[in-house]
Amino acid sequence: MPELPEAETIARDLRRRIAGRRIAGVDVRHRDVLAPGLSPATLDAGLRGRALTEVGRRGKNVVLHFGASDDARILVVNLGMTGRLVASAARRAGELGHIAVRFRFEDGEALLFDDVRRFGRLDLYDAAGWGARRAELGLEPLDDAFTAARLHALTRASRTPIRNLLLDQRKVAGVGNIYANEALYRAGIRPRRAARSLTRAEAARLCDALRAVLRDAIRARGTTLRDYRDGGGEAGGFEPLLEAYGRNGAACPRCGATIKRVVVTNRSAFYCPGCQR
DNA sequence: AACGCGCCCTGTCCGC
DNA sequence: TGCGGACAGGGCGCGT
Repeated sequence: MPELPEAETIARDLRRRIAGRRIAGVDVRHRDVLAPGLSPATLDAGLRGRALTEVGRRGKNVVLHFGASDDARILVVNLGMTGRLVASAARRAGELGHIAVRFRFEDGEALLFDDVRRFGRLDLYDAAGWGARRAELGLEPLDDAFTAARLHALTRASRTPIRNLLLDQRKVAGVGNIYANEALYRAGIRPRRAARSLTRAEAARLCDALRAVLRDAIRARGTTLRDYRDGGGEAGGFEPLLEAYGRNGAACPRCGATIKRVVVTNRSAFYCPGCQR
């Protein structure tokens, strides 16, 4: 669920709904969602009195900037598998059943972090710390710097299955299992192919397919299989548009062959044996 | 040192 | 109806 398109949708929603508000306090109900070394007291002290100045995204992370840029605190939210970030005024906020952290604003609004499985992580940085951390993440697939040549350079250097390379956040940031499989489907490449076996032309097709599927998913406000919700607590609309992920046994929309599910390094992969090589 | 594996945790579904 | 096992979108630490 929460991959690049979902994080992007949430960031846009929160920018519109709660940007500009000032934090009155932070209540931590499940401290295991805080990064190691981040205490509830440190989180509260770092954000209290600061205003939410900007909401962005890096990879799958929603990035909330608080306070003036020369002395900012940066809250970085990785949603894990089941994390949600929902404004409390949202119509469906009452449906949240596993709120782990509540960020209260001075005007009575709040931002809720809800996470059934608690695989999500919240971390707090200053500008320098976040600069170092964000540099460890790989290329942004929707940036101009993500080109066929750059992707081909990455694939040539790796023996791992191409599906796994796409999941490596240090190489390409923001792609998870759903969109990795969808991009490979669109590009006509099997998930188990060794990354280094991709031709220049295949890398170019994969580059285009990845950008296209991520853009399409953002337009549809993300994929909800079960848990994902946007910043207003609503489900995304891309699930019916998935062509390969989760569709084993169904007919390939392109060639009519039967979509297969295989396990690649302990995680499901889906492909069409008829039109993926 | 790139890569695969096991684990973190809860909920749901499926087969018996 | 109950129960055990498999499985789920992610990421980290570890061993090789």
